[in-house]
Amino acid sequence: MANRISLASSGSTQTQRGLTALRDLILGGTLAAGTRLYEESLARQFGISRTPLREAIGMLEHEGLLERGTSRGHVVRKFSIADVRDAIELRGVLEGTVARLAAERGVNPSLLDEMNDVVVRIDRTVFEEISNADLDDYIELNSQFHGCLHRMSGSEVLEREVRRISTLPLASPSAFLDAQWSIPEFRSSLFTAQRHHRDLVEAVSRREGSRAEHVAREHARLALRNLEYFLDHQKKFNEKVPGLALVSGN
Amino acid sequence: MANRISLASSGSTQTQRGLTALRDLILGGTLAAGTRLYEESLARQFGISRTPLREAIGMLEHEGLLERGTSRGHVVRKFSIADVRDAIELRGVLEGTVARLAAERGVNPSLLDEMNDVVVRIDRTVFEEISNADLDDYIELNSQFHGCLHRMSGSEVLEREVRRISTLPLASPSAFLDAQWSIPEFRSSLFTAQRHHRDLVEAVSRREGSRAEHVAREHARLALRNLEYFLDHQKKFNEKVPGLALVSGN
DNA sequence: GAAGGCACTTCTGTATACAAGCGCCCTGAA
DNA sequence: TTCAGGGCGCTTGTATACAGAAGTGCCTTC
Repeated sequence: MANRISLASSGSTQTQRGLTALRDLILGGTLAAGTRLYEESLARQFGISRTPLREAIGMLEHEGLLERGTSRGHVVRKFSIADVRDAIELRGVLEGTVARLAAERGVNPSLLDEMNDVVVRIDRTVFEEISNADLDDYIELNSQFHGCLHRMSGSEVLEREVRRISTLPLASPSAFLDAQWSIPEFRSSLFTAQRHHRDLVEAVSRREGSRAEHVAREHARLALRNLEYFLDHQKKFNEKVPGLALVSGN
Repeated sequence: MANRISLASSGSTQTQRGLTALRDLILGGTLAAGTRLYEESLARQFGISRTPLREAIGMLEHEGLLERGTSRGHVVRKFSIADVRDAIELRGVLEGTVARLAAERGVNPSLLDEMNDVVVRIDRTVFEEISNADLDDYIELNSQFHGCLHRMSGSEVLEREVRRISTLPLASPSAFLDAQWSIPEFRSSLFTAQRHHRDLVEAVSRREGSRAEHVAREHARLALRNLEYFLDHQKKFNEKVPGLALVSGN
C-alpha cells in the first residue's frame, strides 16, 4: 500500500472517492489529454477495487472528460480551442434560453430580489472596497448569481442541461475568474460582467425576453475572449485556469 | 430459467443487451413512471448478472429515463407535460444554434446538397405518390434530414449535445411522426414541416443566421403542438407515441 | 529479409460472493 | 392503543475471480 493517493474523506462511497480522485487527476493535468486509462493500476492507486472505479469512469465519460478508446479502454478527452469556444457559446445559448423563458413566463419575485441582492453585494465587496477585495468572495457571489440564473426558468429540464454544460471544464462561469482577477488587463472585464448582471435582471423583470436572451449570450462570450487571450499570449496560466491543460494548441 | 425475456441478438455485450431491454421496458410502459427498479430481479429477468445491469442503469440515468431514488435504488423518471414541452423547446433552441452557427461559419456545400436531396426525396416519395406513400420511408428521410442538421455546425461539442437532447423520449424529431401520419387532422402539419425544411436549407446557404435559428425553433414547436393535441383530446395514443406513457397528466 | 501465423501477455467484460445499510415488522411497555 | 426499540430480511455497494478478446512479439517459412 505504498503510493496510495490520500482521499480518505472525499465522499461516502468508494465510487464517489474514485470519481473525485480521477477528476482531480485529469483537471490538474496529471493525466494529460489523450492518456489511456488502465483500470487495474488506477484502482490500486486509489485504493479501491475495479468495480467502483469503472462506475466513476462511466460518470466521467458522461461528464465529457473521458471518451471510449477506438478499440477498448478509455482515454482522457482532448479539447481543441474550437471545442472550448463552442462549449462557451453553448453555455451562453442555454443561459440565454433560461433567461428568455423566465422573462416570458414570469419569475418568482423573491428570486429576482435575491439576484438584485447578489449584484449589490458584488458592487460593495468587490468594487467599493477595492483595497481588501477578496477573490474568493467574488467567486462565491458570482456562482450564486449563476445559480439563481440557472433556476430562473422554473424548468427542471432546462436547469439540468444548463448545469450539465457548465460542468464542462472550461465552459464553467467561473473558469477564468482567477485569471481575470489577477491580470490587470482583465480587471475591466469584471465591470462589463457586472453591467451584464444588472441588465439581465432588469430585462427579465421587465419581461423583455429577447433582450434577456442576448445579454446572457454576450455575458458568456466574455469568457471566450479571456480564453483566446490566454491561449494567444502565453501558456503559463495552467495553474490559474483548471482544465486548461486539456486544450491542445490546434 | 423460466421467464427470461428473449433478447439474444440485441447487442454484442451484456451491457448493451441490458440497456436496450431496460429501455424498451420503460418506453413501452411496462415499467411505469415512478416504478422502483430492483437490480437482482431485473438482471435475472434479462438473463444477465447485476454488474452489466448496473452499468445499463447508469447509462439510462444519464440518458434521463431513470433517476436515483430518495434513499437508494433507481426509479423510472416521471415527466410532466411541462417537462416535455421544455425538452422540445430545448431541442428547438439547440437545433437553432446548430443552424445559426452553420450559417455564420459556412457549411460544406456537399452537406447542403445532401439536405436538398433529402427534401426533394421527401416531396417525391411522400407527397407526389400519396397513394402508396410509406410511413417508414418518411421516418427514414426525416431522420436523415435531422442527422444532417445535427452535423451542420461542424462542431462535435454541439452535435453531441443536440443528439443527447434528441434522445429524451418525447423530444425526438420523430416522436410524433406515426401519429401525424395516421391522423388526418395532422397530415397538414407534414406540409408545414417540409416548408421548414426548405427554408432552413435556404437560410443556411444564404448565410442568414438569425433566420435559420428561428426557423429551426419553430420547426421543433410543431412537435409541441402535436403533443398538446394528444394529451388534450385522448389518451389512447400510447402505442403510436413511444414514451407517452411516462407523461403524467398534471 | 520480409511476411504471416501462432502463442503469450495483458486488459476488459462479466459473474458471483460477501458485507453493510436501510427499512420494516414484531414485541414489549407506558 | 400507541410509541419505541431491536432484530431480521432484503437490497445495494464492493471486492474478487475467471474467461475471452485484443495487442505483441517471436518464430517459421517463403
